[in-house]
Amino acid sequence: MLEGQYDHKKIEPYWSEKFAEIFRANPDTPKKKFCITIPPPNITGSLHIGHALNMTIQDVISRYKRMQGFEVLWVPGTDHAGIATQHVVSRELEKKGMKRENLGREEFLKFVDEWREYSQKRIMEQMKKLCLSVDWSANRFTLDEGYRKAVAKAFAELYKRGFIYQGDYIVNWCPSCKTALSDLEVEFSEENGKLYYILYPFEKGLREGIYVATTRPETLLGDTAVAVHPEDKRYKDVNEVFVPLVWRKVKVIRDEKVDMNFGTGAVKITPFHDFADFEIAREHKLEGIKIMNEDGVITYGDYEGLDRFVARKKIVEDLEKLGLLQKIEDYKIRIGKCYRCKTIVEPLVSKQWFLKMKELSQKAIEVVETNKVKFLADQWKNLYLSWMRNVRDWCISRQIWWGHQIPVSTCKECGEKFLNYDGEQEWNSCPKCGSEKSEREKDVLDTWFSSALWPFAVLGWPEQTKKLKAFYPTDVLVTGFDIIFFWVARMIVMGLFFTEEVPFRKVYVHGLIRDEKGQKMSKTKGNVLDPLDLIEKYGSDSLRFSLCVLSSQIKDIKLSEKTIESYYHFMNKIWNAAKFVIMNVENPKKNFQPKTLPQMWILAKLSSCIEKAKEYFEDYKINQAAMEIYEFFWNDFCDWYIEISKVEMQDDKISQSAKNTLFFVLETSLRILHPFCPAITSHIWDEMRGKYDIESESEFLSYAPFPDFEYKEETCLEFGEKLISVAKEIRSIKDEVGFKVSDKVQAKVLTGDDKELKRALEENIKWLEKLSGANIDIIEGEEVPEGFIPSSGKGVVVAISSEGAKLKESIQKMGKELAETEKEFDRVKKRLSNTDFLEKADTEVIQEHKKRLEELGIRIEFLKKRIEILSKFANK
RNA sequence: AGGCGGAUAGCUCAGAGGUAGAGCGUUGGCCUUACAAGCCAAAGGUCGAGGGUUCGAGUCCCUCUCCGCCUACCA
Repeated sequence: MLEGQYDHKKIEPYWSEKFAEIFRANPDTPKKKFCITIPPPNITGSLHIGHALNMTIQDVISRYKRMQGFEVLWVPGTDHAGIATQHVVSRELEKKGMKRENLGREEFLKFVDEWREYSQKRIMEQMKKLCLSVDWSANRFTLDEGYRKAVAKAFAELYKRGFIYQGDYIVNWCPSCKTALSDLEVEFSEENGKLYYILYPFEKGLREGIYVATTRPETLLGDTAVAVHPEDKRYKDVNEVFVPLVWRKVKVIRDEKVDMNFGTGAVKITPFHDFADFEIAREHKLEGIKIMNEDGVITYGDYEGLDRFVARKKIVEDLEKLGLLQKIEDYKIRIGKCYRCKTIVEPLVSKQWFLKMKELSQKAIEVVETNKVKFLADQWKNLYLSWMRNVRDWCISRQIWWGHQIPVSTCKECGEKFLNYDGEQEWNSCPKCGSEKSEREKDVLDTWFSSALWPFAVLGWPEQTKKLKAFYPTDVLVTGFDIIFFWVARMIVMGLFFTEEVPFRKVYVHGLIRDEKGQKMSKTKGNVLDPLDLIEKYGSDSLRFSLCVLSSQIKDIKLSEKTIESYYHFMNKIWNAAKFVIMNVENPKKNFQPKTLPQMWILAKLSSCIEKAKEYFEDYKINQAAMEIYEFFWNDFCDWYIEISKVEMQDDKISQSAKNTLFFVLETSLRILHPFCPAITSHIWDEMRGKYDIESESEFLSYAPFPDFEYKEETCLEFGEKLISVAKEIRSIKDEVGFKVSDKVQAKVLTGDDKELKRALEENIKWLEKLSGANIDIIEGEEVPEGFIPSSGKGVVVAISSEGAKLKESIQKMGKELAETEKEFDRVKKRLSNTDFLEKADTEVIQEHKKRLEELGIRIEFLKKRIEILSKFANK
């Protein structure tokens, strides 16, 4: 017996704990396998609403597949998030007055590990509250023991086969985090800057030369050339100029990349502090000069020791003094900032480790082109491909402490670099000279290097575990589009390289969650919706259902609390419908035959709901599946069948079959609803198992089969709808002429010469009268009896006694409808007299139009009549 | 600058060659014994603009406008 009102707080704590225990995938079962690996959340903070969406989608898919009979493994886990975590922990320590640098690597990592434990615990608690069906025994971390082996193995393989190299290269450098960043870790924004026009004279002291425009004047310290376009006539005869202030004589080179129309058409070249210049310098074999250190402090000439921005000011001043500064213009510049600490990134040449991507990416492009990895929705495929086709080498080293240390040592004796760990064995001695004295690389690997191994590493790779054999390749990856490059692409590359299989067959890409105005949620704006607050307030079932309905593979999601509240109402509806059924049904029979039209109708509706829901699930259209069941449950089951059943249960002959129907529809609905709102459905199902004899292999709804009930009765659907429309018509005309719902009126239902309709009406008269609040006479023919007002509906004609009626609406409205209907009639008629249409359109379509024309004709006659009757009535 | 996406009821969105849909909101009426977190009824739309294909276009094609996102070495 369900007690009292729906209260998620009484249900969810129990089920969230239960769900954490009962999902343990068995690789040995003969069942078909289904596997999802979670995009592991960072251990930097708590989960936000985007995580809730991401995880809910995965859970709905997992639960559906599980109920479809698959052995489902959904692997949870967390990501160590190198830079981000190091940053967060450093800040925490600073609050306590401690500095990372003073602690030293080992001590610092102890603190990080404490943080990790704390954070993982918190994330796990949050995930539990979402009622997810993950297998917690499979929980992984990108820096756990097994993962260390996997990463070392991966690095060693790539290294041995020549895909990893170390080199001096220009990278994005964060002077605050003091590490290299990959292209993807830099956020660009348009900002107000200046464009400085500086004279590079032909001779020191001379006021003649080339004007060069730059946004970063301080870099002139490292200039080793000036470039102009080969066809730029202005500079045809200029071959050398002096870099001002440092008075270095540099060549004027010709390069087609220079835009003649921008600025002065001449570009200064600073190979070691600018990406484009680095490229040009390579092609022209120019030297570079490093003028800045890793703190962003100038290390060159008179400006040594000055911060880069202080130096800029000073240099501009000095140029001005010398009259070498022509002008300064306001200019919009693209500024790159560290995605983590927002410090302005400095392009800097340094020694880094790189992964060669070109060759590795070939297969990864192929599998997506041929849909071996299929993106949902399709358009993300293009985004992926365009990035992959222009992929650049990936800088995989990071100058931080928290992460997978690069397993390479350098021999102190002979300088040989060698692998010191391949996932199985460790070495100290130099393979070349045998010396035991070597130094380990200090750098760690980019976090995404380890994340790229996720789908197979979490299943035990490089060991050929049972799990790996049973569940790999995984089935679907669910993620936001913002990490298609960061993560998805790299997983595909690594998966193909190490396992020779795609890591997943489908990539479900969902949008980002925004606030109700469409703005990005951020703590500073104060518009964040915290999933835990929402769960506290509305329950995880309501939150989950909302996220499912709103989920879209294309658009971002605008979420407001109102939406969640409305689905809380739906949970309440489920609760109350269940309460009603359990209250009224004692001994439901299985394999029963429906006895009445409404029973057959609701079963046919249920059957069609199941069919559609399944289709949507198979296409991963979760929002539509959710809407389908929502509409069935509320509009068909609650609004109609439950109401009808109240009448049916009073008739001994059909009472039992009504109860059977109520029970069956509720129990089946719970199964369809379960993937979306597992807690409330599990709770109710449990209650039902206590009271009734439910056949199920499992004690949990989560493992009960998804319904495959089929009941296709077109006639029942048709007549069911017809009778319902009769009830609606009577309600409608009652309201229109001022009767209350509870007023019992006299009504006539006109059946024309439709014998079947007449019989159906007769058989269902009791509930029709109850639900419409009328005494109904069924009469043949089409003539509205004297003293009765016809309703305005388009189906079966119904009319109610005019006694006591007060006409509320004006008949103008009907005139408007009449005019519109006549217009529509003409349109259809015209189309039907069009020979092209008759020749080219499908016969079915033509038939439909003919039928429609007939109906419109009848409608017009009816409306005219109705206006006539109502005018008479109104004039009284 | 290029690429992608969006534009449908007051709001949020679904749909997609053959009669414009839902939820929320609004208005009016109901405490009808599962549910007032509810029930009943109603109002509300030349489907962004223009052109084309078609017997027929929210739906397919082209152009444009506005909005969003992504990519790019214009210093």
